[in-house]
Amino acid sequence: MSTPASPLRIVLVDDERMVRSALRAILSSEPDLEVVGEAGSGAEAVPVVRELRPDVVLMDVRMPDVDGIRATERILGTVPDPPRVIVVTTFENDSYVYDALRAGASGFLLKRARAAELVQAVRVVARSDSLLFPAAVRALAAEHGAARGPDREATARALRDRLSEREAVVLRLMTDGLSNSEIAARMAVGPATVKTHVGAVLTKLGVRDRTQAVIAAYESGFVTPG
Amino acid sequence: MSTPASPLRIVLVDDERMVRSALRAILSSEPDLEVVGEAGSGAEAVPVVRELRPDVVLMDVRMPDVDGIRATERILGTVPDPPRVIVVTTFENDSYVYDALRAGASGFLLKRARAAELVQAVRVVARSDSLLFPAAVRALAAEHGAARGPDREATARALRDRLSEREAVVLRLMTDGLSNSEIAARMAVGPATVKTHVGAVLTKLGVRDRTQAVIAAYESGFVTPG
DNA sequence: GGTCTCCTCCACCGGACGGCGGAGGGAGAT
DNA sequence: ATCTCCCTCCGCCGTCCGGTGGAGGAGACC
Repeated sequence: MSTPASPLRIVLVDDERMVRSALRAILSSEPDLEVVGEAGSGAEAVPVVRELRPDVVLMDVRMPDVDGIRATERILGTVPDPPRVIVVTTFENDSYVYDALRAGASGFLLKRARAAELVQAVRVVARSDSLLFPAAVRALAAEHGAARGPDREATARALRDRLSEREAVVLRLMTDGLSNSEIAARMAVGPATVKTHVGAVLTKLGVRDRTQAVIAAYESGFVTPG
Repeated sequence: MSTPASPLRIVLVDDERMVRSALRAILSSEPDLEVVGEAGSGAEAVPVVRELRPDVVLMDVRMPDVDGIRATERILGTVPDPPRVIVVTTFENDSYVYDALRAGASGFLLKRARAAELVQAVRVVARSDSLLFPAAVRALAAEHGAARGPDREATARALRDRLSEREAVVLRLMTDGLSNSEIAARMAVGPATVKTHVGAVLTKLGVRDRTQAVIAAYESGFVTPG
């Protein structure tokens, strides 16, 4: 028997009508996704979500009145059985990432993301309790060197939430496919210690398991193939 | 795989006697494996193999006189009904990998591999015609487009043993960080089915767990970051 | 001194994972 | 017609993993 699968209900929150239209166009082309509502501001978003009870909310960060972060907080704090929230932003060097995570967002996307990525992100967030993505990933990328922009604030935030030295080592060994006990042997510490570090890495990256952590490491440039 | 049949006949080729001893010790502890001969150089390997007709040859790369690559070429080119050759090396990211594949090797192993891995690798290569890690990986890369390498022979072999359609789908979903149950939901099949496919993927890639499979997918170009 | 983070480790627990063997059905090849 | 491969699913079982809630020490900062 195949899954009946009622479509995923989505609400769009963005102050620009054109952006909403674009998102709607992309999402509506997928049979398993349905845009059930829109809001043009953060303030408007809360009641809309409370009424429509979507599965996923695509939330712009930058909005007049209540911004996306605060709107996310309110939704997650006040709506019973709240939806997953994916925070959408325009710029790459955006310090909102951490705020979004702290507010409880399940994911983070750039507006320039390709349609397929967007669709996939919605599905992943909705059906699983996961989502990785450019979350702390950005911190890793920044730390990993290369173009370190000015953006001091973001860097400071990144520092606060970034991995400690040992945690970074652990992540690196995870990307070699090692198990906890193997990592312990390699680092000459107890397995319990490795477990602690792994747990910290997962939390800071906002991911569920080591596999997702490795994915995040690749996606962030923390490690590169070849 | 059904019949226990006669043990797998193995020949070891390495210029260091201690290495051969170690390998022999590991392999001999398995009832279904039998080391029938050894060679201390690439030149010596060819006649030994021709005479003993093993099922699998464990071939060191780095050897005086004829190196492991050339020895592999000669064996596969001159011995009728040739054995599978697993090339063994000390270092990771060794450029020998591709040379080995081009020469027709069926697998590639690091000397630091654990005993269980070694044993499994021999069995996999001998019985299931599957290529080990870097090779299968290479098949994926080739299939995924970007097939830049010439080495047609290796590709042909790889294609023969590549992942089935559904297995490829499963691997792709694994690289999205999904759990088995999530994959099952997405593919509209039972969790047991996904487990089967995942198991097949792990075997064919010659890896231990899903994290390593994801790493292999990235390293092969089966998926690309960003 | 008090507070902070980091590193090290522990016990407990539930769930996910992976190995094992088996089974049935369908499609294509020989 | 037989064989082989693929896809689907089942149960059992041991291990690993990740979460929770600790604890103690070292160093930094205030």
